[in-house]
Amino acid sequence: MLTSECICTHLRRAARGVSRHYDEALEGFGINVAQFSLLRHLRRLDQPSISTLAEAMGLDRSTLGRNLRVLEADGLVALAEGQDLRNRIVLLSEQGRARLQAAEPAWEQAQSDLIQTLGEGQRDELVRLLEMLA
Amino acid sequence: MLTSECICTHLRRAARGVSRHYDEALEGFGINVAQFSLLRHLRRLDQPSISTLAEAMGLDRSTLGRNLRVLEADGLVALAEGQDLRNRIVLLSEQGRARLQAAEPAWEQAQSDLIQTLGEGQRDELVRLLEMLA
DNA sequence: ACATAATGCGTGTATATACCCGCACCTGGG
DNA sequence: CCCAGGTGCGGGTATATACACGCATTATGT
Repeated sequence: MLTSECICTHLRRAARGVSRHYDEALEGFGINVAQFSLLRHLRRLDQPSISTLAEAMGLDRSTLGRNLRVLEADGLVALAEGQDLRNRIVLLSEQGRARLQAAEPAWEQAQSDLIQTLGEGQRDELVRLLEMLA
Repeated sequence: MLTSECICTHLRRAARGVSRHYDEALEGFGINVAQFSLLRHLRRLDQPSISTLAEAMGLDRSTLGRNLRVLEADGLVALAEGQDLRNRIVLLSEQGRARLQAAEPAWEQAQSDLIQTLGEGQRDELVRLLEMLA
């Protein structure tokens, strides 16, 4: 019976383990998978505000703000003022873009490992199910 | 194409969101879903050492040690010395057992919400896929 | 028995994450 | 014009998480 198993516990555990796998692959590039993900979101979005980016990533605003500081200190992102004096705009720096590109093959390898474990069909199925929960 | 989507990012995001859902349900019981999970593991296992429990939960040993301190300060778990002077044994206190029992209906509700979203078939499928990754 | 290896843990350090609170700043209604 | 409410953000605090390192203890090989 799966009834007594906590779905959340399974999710958290898998997230930890898979994150370790990706982090290992990204070792030597100076970013972990959370930062990799942030940079990818940033490359895809057009100069989002902190709140917009946080919303896009499903992160709390204050969490994203703190995560950004680490990348800012490393020169990978920059924060500029928006037209509104309240909000700030997040920018992917050239270094950030370069770092992301450099790390992408390693990410691809980690992703391939996982797909090899799951098979493409189950990979698609997993992503579909995860999207239902987001 | 799903090829360009990061499985790990999806996993982490879903874990965050679902954790928030469970945490919300557990509000008022003084434990979050990570702690709930720890207490459940502890109830299931027989006086594990820190390493054994960490292994069972797929957590780093040092992480579990720190998580235990929070619960210990709240009187929900206790740490005793094992026969080996190196290792320590983790015990679920009576308060811990009671707290767990008290929180279980709320957990059940959160779990039910999720199953209603997924359906039982997809719930089983999700858990099966997550176990492949652990 | 002794030296070496393995085991179990704690600490230091760093990042990730969330919630609450408060401070600016904008926006509408009057 | 001004004031109430909404918006965007940072800081405080707490927990979760991992890795590297070191210390004490136990096990092992000769």
